[in-house]
Amino acid sequence: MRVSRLMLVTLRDDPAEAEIPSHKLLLRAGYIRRLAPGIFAYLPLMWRVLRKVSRVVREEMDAAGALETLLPQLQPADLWRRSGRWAGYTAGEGIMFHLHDRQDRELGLGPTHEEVVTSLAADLLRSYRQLPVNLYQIQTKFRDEIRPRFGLMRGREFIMKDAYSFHADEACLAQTYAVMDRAYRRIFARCGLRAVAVEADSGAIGGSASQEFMVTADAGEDLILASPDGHYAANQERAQSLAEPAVPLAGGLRAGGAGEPLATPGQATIEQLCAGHGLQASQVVKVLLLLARFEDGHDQPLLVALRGDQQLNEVKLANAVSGRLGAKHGALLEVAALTPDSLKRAGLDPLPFGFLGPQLGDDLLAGGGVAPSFLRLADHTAAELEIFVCGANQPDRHLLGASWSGLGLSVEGVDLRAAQPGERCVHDPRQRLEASRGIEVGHIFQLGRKYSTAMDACFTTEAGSSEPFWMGCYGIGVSRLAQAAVEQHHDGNGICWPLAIAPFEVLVVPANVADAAQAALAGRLYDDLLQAGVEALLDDRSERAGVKFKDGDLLGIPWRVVVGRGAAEGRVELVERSGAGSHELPADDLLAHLLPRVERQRRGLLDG
RNA sequence: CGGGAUGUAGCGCAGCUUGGUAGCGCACUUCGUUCGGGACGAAGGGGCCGCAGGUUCGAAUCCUGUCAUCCCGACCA
Repeated sequence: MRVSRLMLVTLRDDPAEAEIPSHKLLLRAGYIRRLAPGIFAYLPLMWRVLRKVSRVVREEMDAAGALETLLPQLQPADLWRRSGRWAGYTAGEGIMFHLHDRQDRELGLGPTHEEVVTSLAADLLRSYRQLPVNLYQIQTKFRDEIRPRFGLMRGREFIMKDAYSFHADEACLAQTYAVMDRAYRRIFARCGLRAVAVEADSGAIGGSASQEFMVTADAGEDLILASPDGHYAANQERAQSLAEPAVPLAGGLRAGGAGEPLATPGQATIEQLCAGHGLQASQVVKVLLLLARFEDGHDQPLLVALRGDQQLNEVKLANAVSGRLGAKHGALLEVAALTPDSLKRAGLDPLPFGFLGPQLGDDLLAGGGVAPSFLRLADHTAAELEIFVCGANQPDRHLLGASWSGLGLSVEGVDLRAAQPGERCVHDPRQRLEASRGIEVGHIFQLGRKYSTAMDACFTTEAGSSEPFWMGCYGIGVSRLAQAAVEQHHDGNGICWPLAIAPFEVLVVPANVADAAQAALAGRLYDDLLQAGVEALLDDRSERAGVKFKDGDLLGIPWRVVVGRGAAEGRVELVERSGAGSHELPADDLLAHLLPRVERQRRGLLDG
C-alpha cells in the first residue's frame, strides 16, 4: 500500500475528547474517528489491526476445537424473558438497547448471546453423543453503557469474540474451560500482549468459576491484587485477604454484653470516635444501611455490619444479597446507600446516622413501602468480634463493651470486606498483596446449568434421561484488545505495535521522492518486500523527510526502511520502531536481514 | 441519574469580564524557495459563534430555556 492512497489524516494536537495515551494516539494517527459517544468508525488502518487480532483469535479457537458461527444481533424479548434477564437488562440501568418493531414486538440489540445460543443448542443438540460443542463468533456487540469512556475501551458498539460451550457433565465443562484458558494465554501472547489471569467475579452473567485476563497498564480501569509469588491474583472485586487481627477491647463486657452508654457528642465518624476515646477502629462495629431494588419491585433494606477498619466490597455485597433473595424476587437491579434524603422519600423517620448499631430494630421500617424487616449481614471480621463498640441508635451516643449475644443478635459471618494492597494473603500469610492496574480483555466462565435450566435446554443422557446442558462462556474484547495493545506499547512519539497485530509490518520511506535514485530504490525494495510476503507500506508522499518520520513514529509500523543519502551507493537504513537502534546496510542484504526477524515477530511473545 | 466543566472553521484554542465589521496556530488550495526529524515566504478558500427565545439601535459577548459533549461515581469485553 502507498501512503498517498491510504486516506491517512494525522493530527498534530491531542484531540480534547481523549484522556488516555492509547485513545489520543489512535485518534491522532488516524486509526479511529468518533461518531457519537462510545461509537467509533474503524478507519482502514484500524480495520487491518482488528482483522489481524481476529485472525489470531480465530486460529486459536479453531485449534481448540471450537466452531465459528454468526448469531443474530436483533433478539426477541421473549427469549430474554425466558432466561429471566429481560427486565434486568432493559429496566433501570440496564445496558441493552431495545426497540419495538412495526408489529410492536419487542426486540433487543444483543449485548451478549447466551439466550440465542442456548435456544439454538436446545434445538439442535439432542443427545450426549453430540457433546461437547463449543460455538464462537466474532461480531459487534451493543451495550448502552452508562458512561462510555476511553475510546474503544468502553464503547457502546464494540467487537467481541464470544464462545459458548455445551457439555454433558461438569467434568467435561471443566476440561473445555481449561482448554480455553490455554487458548487465551496463547492468543494474548501471539498478539504481543503481557496479560495476567486473575480470579474474577462472575457478575451479571452468573455462574461459578470465572477468570479474567488483564493486560497490565497504568490506565487500566481494574485494580488487580496479586501475591509476589505469583500463586494468587484476583480482581479487587473478588479478592480475599487476611485482615489484620483486631486489637482486643480493654474492660471486657459491659452490662453482660448489652453495652454501657458512652457519650460521643458529635463523633459521627470512626476517626472522631476513636480519637475521642482512645479506641482502635478494629474495636468498633460500624453499620451501613442500604436499599436493594429487585426486578419484581421488592425493595429490601439492608443492614450491613463491618469492623470499623474495614471497607465494604459492593460486589461481594450484591452477590450475597442476590444469593439470598434472587430466587424469590428476580434480578437485583441496584444497591444504593440509604441516606437521610432517601429515607424521607420512602416516607420513613429520620435516623441518627453516625450512631447506628447492629441492634437497630425493624420497627422503624413500618409504613415505608419497603420490606418490613432488614436483611442483616455481617462481615466475618465484625462477626468474630467478641467485645466491641457500636452505635446506640441515638444521637451522640455509642455502646461500650457490647457483644453480639448481649445485644440479642445472632450473626453469621459473610465475606463482605474489600481486600486492600499490603494485606496478608490467604494461601500464605507471609506474602502480602500487591496492587497493579489492568485492562480486562478476556473473561472465561463456567456457567453451569443456570441458562440451560432457565431456558429448558436439555439433552438425552447415556442413561436415557433428560438433563440440562452444562455450559461455559468465553469472551474476548477484540476492539478493546487492540487499544490495550497501544496502551501497553507506545512511547512519546507514538504507537509501537507488536508486529503480529500491526497494520503493516514494514514502512519504506524514501527521504526525498524528488531524488530519482531514492525513489527508484525505495520502489524496488517495496516490491521485493511484497514479493516476499511482507506487508509493506511505501511512503510515496512528496513530504519532507521529517514529516514522514514523524508520521511513521506515530503510526507505529514495527520496521522502517529509510532510503536516503546512501541510495546512490545502494545503502539503506533499517530502524526498529520499538528500539532506539538503527543501522545501515546494503539494500541487497535487506530481505535476508529482515525476513527472519519479521517471521519471528509474527509469533508475538509465544516461545519456541 | 447525581456532582463538575465546556460548546467559536476539519483539529487545538483566543475573543465574552466592559455589547459595535469573527480572530490565532495547525490542516487545506496555488506559486516560489527549501529538502534526513512536523520548513519559509506570498496569495487564497473555509464560520447560522450548539439551538431557541429575550434584552438592546446593535448580541459570539448580557438574561432565560434547551440540547450536546467531556470529566468524577454505579456498568462491563
